[in-house]
Amino acid sequence: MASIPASRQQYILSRIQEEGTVNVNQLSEALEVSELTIRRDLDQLAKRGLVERTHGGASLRRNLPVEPDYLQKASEYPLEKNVIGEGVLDLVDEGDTLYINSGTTTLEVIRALVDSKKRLTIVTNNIDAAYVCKESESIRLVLAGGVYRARSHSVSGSLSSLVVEQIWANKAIIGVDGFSVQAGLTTPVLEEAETTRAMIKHTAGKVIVVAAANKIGVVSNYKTVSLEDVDVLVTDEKGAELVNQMEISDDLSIVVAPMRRSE
Amino acid sequence: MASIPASRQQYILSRIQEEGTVNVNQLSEALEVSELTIRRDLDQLAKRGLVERTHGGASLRRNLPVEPDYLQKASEYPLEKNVIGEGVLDLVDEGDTLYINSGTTTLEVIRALVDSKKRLTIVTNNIDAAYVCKESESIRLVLAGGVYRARSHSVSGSLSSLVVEQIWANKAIIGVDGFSVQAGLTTPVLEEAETTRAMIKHTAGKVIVVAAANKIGVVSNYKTVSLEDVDVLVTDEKGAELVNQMEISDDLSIVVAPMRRSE
DNA sequence: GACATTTGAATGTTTTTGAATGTATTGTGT
DNA sequence: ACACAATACATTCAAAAACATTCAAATGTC
Repeated sequence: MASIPASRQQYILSRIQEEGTVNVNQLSEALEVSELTIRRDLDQLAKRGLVERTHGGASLRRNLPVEPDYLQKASEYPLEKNVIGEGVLDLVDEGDTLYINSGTTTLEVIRALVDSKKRLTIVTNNIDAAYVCKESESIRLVLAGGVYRARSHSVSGSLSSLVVEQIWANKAIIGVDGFSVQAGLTTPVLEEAETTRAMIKHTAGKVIVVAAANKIGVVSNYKTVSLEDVDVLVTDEKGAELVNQMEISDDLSIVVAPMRRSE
Repeated sequence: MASIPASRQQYILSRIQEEGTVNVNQLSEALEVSELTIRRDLDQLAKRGLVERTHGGASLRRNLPVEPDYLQKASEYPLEKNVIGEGVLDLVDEGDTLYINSGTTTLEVIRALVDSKKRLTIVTNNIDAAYVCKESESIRLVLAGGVYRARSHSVSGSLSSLVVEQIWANKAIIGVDGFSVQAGLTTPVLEEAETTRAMIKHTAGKVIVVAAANKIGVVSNYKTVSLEDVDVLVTDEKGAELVNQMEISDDLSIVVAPMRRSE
């Protein structure tokens, strides 16, 4: 088996995606390196926020001690995000002014909205939105200002809130890192939470949360709002199963984006 | 096996596409060249952004969720603008807070500032700045908010001014489309003029205009400020000749960015 | 032939790796 | 509950591998 750190770690990540957990000595045998080397690989992956380290191995992240790498997150669960993006389309009407916060899932939502050709105003702190909307005739894009965070490709903080306070939207589409009954909506960055909160506060109509299954039941560091402030959750089929096991209010309606059979 | 750089690199790319990662000594054997040559190939591919270099080999570049279009035309570099960017370096000190408006010339300035590793705060309405500053540890980037204009990759208008009014910079670096004695600084977009004017108004120290020869003596549609409000003009050698023929105040100092011999 | 480009050898440096040691953590039996 | 073994871990250290850099030879180009 190939034996440079990059390919080993790639293999480990794929194993974890498949099986949920991995243990050190299996990997050590499979990759034909010492257990110590595997441990070091796992530690590095854990440091980047890609896996959760456990005694004897590693598993999929369930809590988020550090902000995961943006590029990595962007490549995770592309199908689910895409599906969720399309699932949001039915909830958005011609002429809407939408708050959309930052994150790779909401970027997919923006992409779907651009493709839908609906005439919309989008207000967001996601800088990548500028490139997604680049050639769109139908979208009027307003970017929030503020301090730029390269980790999340977004702006946030008090300056962003200042811009947000000038604008009232009639819907908000919110991506999260954690969605749980006890903790509500959570993200790993304080400033992002603040900006998202300001967006929700200045939304007259429905607050729509988009979250794939890997976010459901997860708790990150900073609370944005509680679930009471959320009107709709758009998720995938697995996510819906998880949500059904939770005790949530009847006021929160669940929209399941149907997983298309891929060829 | 084929042994000119181009075909080797093509082979390497195809291997990476297939396997996700490659390592140096496998390639060295397969292509029957020294490992050093392979490393050089990988470094070149990495420089073009086609692969991600790792210790021992290279891996598939995790693609950005969006591709800024100036990244795609990575090969061509406008030399004059680059020179002006470097010419500005001497005017900027460690710890400065800089207003920088939008435009391709000022983007080059930002690029030079990033490379200089000076510790700076940059406040700009140029969205591409986010990608230029991406991995910089030394730059703190503040983006103005507002309505996004795809044509100029920038935000402008009253929301931008609102952000600008919160911040006082000690220097402003201003790119223009027209620089003339009669008309002052002019740009083709009304909102850009307004934002630039707000930046200059909130600058405590020197206002530095950057303009290559093709902007000197030109008048565009909307006036930003008159030349009295400008402290320094950074231009190239041809630009300096043109300026010398104009009747300008002694208060305006001219800095000529020396045309370097390229390596 | 003069010139630039490409290549590989030689050097010293950094990163990675695995063995060795002792310390935590987990699991098992009583 | 406790002791005890087994396993996983942290830390240190030395060898190995990969690296950066410089330089000269080989190659291709005009």
